[in-house]
Amino acid sequence: MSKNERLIFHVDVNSAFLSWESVHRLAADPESIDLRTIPSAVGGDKQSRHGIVLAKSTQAKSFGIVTGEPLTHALQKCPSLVVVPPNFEVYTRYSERLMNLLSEYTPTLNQFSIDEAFLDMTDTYHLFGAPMDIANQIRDRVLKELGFTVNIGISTNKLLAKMASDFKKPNLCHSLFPSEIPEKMWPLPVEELFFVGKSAKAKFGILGIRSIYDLAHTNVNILKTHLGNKYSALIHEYANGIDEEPVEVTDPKAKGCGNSITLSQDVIDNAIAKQVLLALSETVGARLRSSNVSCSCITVEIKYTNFQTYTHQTVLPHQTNTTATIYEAACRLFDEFWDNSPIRLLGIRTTKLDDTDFSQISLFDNNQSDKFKKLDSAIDSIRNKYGIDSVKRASFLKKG
DNA sequence: TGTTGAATCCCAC
DNA sequence: CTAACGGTGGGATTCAACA
Repeated sequence: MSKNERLIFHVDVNSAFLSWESVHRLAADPESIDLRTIPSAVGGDKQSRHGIVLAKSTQAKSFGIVTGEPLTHALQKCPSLVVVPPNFEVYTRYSERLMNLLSEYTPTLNQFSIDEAFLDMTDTYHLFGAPMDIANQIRDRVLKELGFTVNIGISTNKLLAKMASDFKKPNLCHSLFPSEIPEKMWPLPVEELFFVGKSAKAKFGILGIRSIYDLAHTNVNILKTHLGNKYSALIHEYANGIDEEPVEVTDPKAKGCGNSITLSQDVIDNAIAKQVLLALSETVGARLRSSNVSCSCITVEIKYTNFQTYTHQTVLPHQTNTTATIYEAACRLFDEFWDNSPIRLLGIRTTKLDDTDFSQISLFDNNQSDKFKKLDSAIDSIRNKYGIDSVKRASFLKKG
């Protein structure tokens, strides 16, 4: 490794939710069947039929089932598919155990999602051995100590490490050093490059760009005629394996906080919609308050039955994190732009977050909202004591 | 000319 | 029936309004 090069690992849990669900169930009942050995999936709410596949077993994958597809679709492909509901609290625990294990290898660790992490091993790898040996050691330890498999990608930056962890699965470690790019990365279809989605793939197709090689060897200015300026520059660098972003140990402050829900039945009644907005306001408000932040912008989202989505937003005169204030703004926005047709999804999102300024709030809030704040505090404490779902509005319980 | 806001689009997990 | 489907969050883009 030359002196300025970094050593970056990307660790990715194979079929995370399904693996964790299996380990969890086997721990509770050693006689139960290992979901990983049958066609199975972790999926959303079976009852309302609104779920999608969140994770699938290898056997389910052999039926052509892919993550993100509707459960009904997956069941058509494989009628015997065993579908289990997700258990996020359990997954969070396994995630924490994994991160704790990984943190033994470097202090420079960043959790990218519930089941992925980047490790900057530059300053610590010499304590443990050669890069590939360390990765295999981590992989073995995770399986032996925690019971599930991971893939680990090894390279000199985050992009290449992440691409490498996506190579052959499961339970494998791969390197993708810059010298290996022509052989290991450029032949791949362009949509396998991180940050190339459906839309970019289509535009690349127009330009005759099919592989990552094609993209890497296309003039950036050509890209900029069909895609955004910043995006073109970024994706061209990615295709050439360039990524200077450091592994950040501390995450940046949250920029927004929202809550949305696909309703178990389409809503056509204004009063019902308002009750849903109240429940959403309550969730968002509680989360803002627990983070000691307030918002200055509120957005309401409506998805109609044809899946067309619209948003409407407003900037508040003063920052707030009280349920009642969020709710009132959301109602006003909703009434301003709802076209009275059946609603599939409702959402509220708060942005322009800032540390709650108590002096400002006490200056501008009147006695009435003071009562609401007390109500919020009471609800919050119950949530904390009994769990977030213990307090629900009547409409929320009645729904469905 | 440059900034802000609003609505939409795109991406990831 | 062109179609069966989540929740959350970050960021870019486009256009209008405004200074």
